[in-house]
Amino acid sequence: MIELSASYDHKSYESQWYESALKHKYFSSHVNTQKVPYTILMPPPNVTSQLHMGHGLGYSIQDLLIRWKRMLGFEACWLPGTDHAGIATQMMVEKELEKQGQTRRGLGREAFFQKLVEWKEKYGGMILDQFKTMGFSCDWDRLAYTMDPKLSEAVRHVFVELYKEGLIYRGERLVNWDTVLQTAISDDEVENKEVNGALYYYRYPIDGTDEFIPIATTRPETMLGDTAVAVNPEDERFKSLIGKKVRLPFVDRLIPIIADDYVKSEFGTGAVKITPAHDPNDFEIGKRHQLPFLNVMTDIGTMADHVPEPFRGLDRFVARKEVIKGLKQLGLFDEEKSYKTTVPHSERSKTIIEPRLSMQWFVKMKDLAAPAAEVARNGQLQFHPESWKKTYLYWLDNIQDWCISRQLWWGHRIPIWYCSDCQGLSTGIHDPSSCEHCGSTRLKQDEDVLDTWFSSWLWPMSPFGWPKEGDQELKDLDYFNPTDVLVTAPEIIFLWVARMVMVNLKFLNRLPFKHVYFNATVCDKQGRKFSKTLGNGIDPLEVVEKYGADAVRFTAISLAPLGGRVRMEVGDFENGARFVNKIWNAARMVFQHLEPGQQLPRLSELQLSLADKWLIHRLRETSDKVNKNLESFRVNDAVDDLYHFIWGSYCDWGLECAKTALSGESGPDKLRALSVLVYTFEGALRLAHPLMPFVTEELWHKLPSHPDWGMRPASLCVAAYPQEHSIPSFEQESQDWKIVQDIVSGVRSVRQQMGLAPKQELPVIIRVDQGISSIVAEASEWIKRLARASQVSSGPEVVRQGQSLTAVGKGFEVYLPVQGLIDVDKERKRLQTEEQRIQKILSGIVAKLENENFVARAPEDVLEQNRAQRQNMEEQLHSIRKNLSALED
RNA sequence: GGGCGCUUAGCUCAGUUGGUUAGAGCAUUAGCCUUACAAGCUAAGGGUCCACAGUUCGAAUCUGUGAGCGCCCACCA
Repeated sequence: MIELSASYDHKSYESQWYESALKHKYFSSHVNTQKVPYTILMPPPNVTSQLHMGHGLGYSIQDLLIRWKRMLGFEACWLPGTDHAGIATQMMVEKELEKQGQTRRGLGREAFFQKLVEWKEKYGGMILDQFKTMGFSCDWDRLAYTMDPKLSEAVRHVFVELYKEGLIYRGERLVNWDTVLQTAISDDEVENKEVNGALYYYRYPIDGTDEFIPIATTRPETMLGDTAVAVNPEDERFKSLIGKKVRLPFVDRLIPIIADDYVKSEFGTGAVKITPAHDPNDFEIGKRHQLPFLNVMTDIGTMADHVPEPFRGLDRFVARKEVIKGLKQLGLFDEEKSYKTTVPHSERSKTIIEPRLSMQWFVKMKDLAAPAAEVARNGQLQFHPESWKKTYLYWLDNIQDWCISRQLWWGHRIPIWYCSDCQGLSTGIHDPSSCEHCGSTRLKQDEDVLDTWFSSWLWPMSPFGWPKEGDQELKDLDYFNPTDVLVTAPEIIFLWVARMVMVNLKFLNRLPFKHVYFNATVCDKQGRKFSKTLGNGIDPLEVVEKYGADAVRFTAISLAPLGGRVRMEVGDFENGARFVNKIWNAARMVFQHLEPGQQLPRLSELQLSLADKWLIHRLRETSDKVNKNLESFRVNDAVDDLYHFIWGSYCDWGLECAKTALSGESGPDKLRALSVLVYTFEGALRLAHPLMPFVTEELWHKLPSHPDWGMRPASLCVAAYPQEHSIPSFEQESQDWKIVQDIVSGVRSVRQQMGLAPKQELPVIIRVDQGISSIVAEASEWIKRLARASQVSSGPEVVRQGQSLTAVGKGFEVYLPVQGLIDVDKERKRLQTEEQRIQKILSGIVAKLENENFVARAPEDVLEQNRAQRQNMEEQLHSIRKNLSALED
């Protein structure tokens, strides 16, 4: 026998097999024109992040796909890497500094940058090691990092090209200012949240009169920067006031009353204070009316120095209260109404965004977006689930320019130099030594860095060597890009996915990937997203430690439908562990009867039994389903198919049926059973390997090779994946076997319902239709074993004996003669219930078939189905009635 | 305000072009240590498929309306 421990201990095998795969370079990918490439880009996690369940799920799916394609003979490339994650990483290090009583400004730019590099060196590799414990088969030789020299060069290249084309420009715009991080952020990094705020009503005195104009606002503190009051031109209440001036309290400034269609008369008081430097709408109005732009706030969200006392230097929220207090003192304040409103918050620092006028760099998006929309419209780029296409298109069709400058120190510095002499701007792939306009050497580089996404959007290109130098051929790029599928979270469809499409189309004139798969959001049982602040997450490393990587991968994927969200809790992973254990024990069962390296006969040399053929056919069906489901990204369905084959078919029926043959002496029968079991088990291992690489690899090496699987490679991860056409088909036998299963289940059910002890063996008498008589006869040994019969007799002519329990199915009737053992009343009741159930179904069918419309309009196959069904039910009903009357004898 | 999606067993969800008696896993109940596995085996119970209306011979599935929930987008002070 082949030795196997009593239970699977993941710790003994996982790291060992992973190391072995790395040593043999099974995960490496090369340009190979003999093979078709299959490429997946790993969404690069933040370099300092820790593995969480979102990664656990998303990357397990990617590994499932990449391992599957690798086994199918594709040149599989899964490109791993990390993202420097400008804001996130800088925040972490700043927090760390804070603990030591330091600040980044105190440290200075260079020293701070150095700290970040050190931090990255120290913690940057952690998540990659965590990937290894999950068993992810990335091509580590291609490991990339967004701040690698080569990738940084690509960033530079793209910036310069787009700048020269006029697609990157600098401008003073109202941007989303994060007062905590003290940087601008893009629209896509802002989340709008509904808050319970207030709408404040007060008045401004109109100059030269004793009249007032009433105002309503949510942000009174910005009144210090008001440069107009606007009303609707059609508003009769205010028509006469247009053109007059109001005297702004506290600052004693005169500002005009203007008319603009934007103002809705019915909202608030119908008059709006206009603060062009602090509100997006006011900004637009300011531009339309050439109003002054007056910024009243500092970088950190306090009132600017030019603001009068007592407001100068106050935090913006304190200033709000003080302004209200001041207005009250002046008798200008009317009332405060509670008001629900949406307020922009920074995704990173969670602080309220201050719209703020400042000089920033932007990418013009319209021209880039149009082709990216087109490829989705014409179906070249496909989304799974497809509904995301609309979202994607909506964003592209309404795209705003992208603010790419960040007032941070961590990231790619903007490659723009300002000339101190002619004020001209210089740029270049290499740092310029002199001004490209006047030749002056007095150049100063822009202080800002680029948005992190400005490097991640190059992910499909730069890690494969783009841009090329000179005449160099970019073989890798042309071979692996376009990649096949991007598996990522829907949250970053705009931030990342759409932008990759744009830039890849722009510079390579082709798609970065053909399919985008959005994986489910991981939530707790209450449906709340896993988050650090809630602390409701499940640490994948903890569950891997406890249950093993295979179990975690299995569980995560089997729970996750396409898109949507998946609710999980720690206990769910026990299902995975149980499944892994089941496979292990199935192997033990088979291994008991095998010798290491044992030779087995080919299937074609054997007289296969009905059960053998059924099991082989089930493997064939399962292979087909799994491949199809994976092809259409229905990964959880593929996992489900696998689970049901292994557990429900292989173990529950295949192994149980084989026990008779296996328990006997060595001989042709036993050898036949073993050959079939080994063949199908190997099929199962191959099918399951992309999902559960470790347990399958371990068992596969122990399992004697089967001739029908051909020559074995050195590892299961490069063995051929089972496909429908490579497995023998036994369609008819498979159908036949289902009758045997029905008989067995029928007997078991009757026995249990009647409370017969499992140990009590009974004779089983089966009356079968002529057509299936030989099948049942062949199956009598299995029926005997599985239904715990003392003896089985079957045939079209057998007759009921005495008082029997009966089970009735399609084409058969089973009697269990249990004279004296049965409770006649109970059996009568059971049969009557059954009679009613069948009668009800039958009436339904009969009603249908008597409906002229149905008969006239239903297609022939449906009619045929119903007629057969009716006959079947009538026969069953007849049998039951016969048995009922016999009971009374 | 706009868009997308969801509502099926106690729970989490399948149900792919309308067509046998609507399924699975978990949970529950009952009986079993039957020689791989009690992390197991066998069986049972449990659903007016959110509501209403419509199309159809036939609707969980298609259409409309409504209710509840979720997500995304959006400049109403």
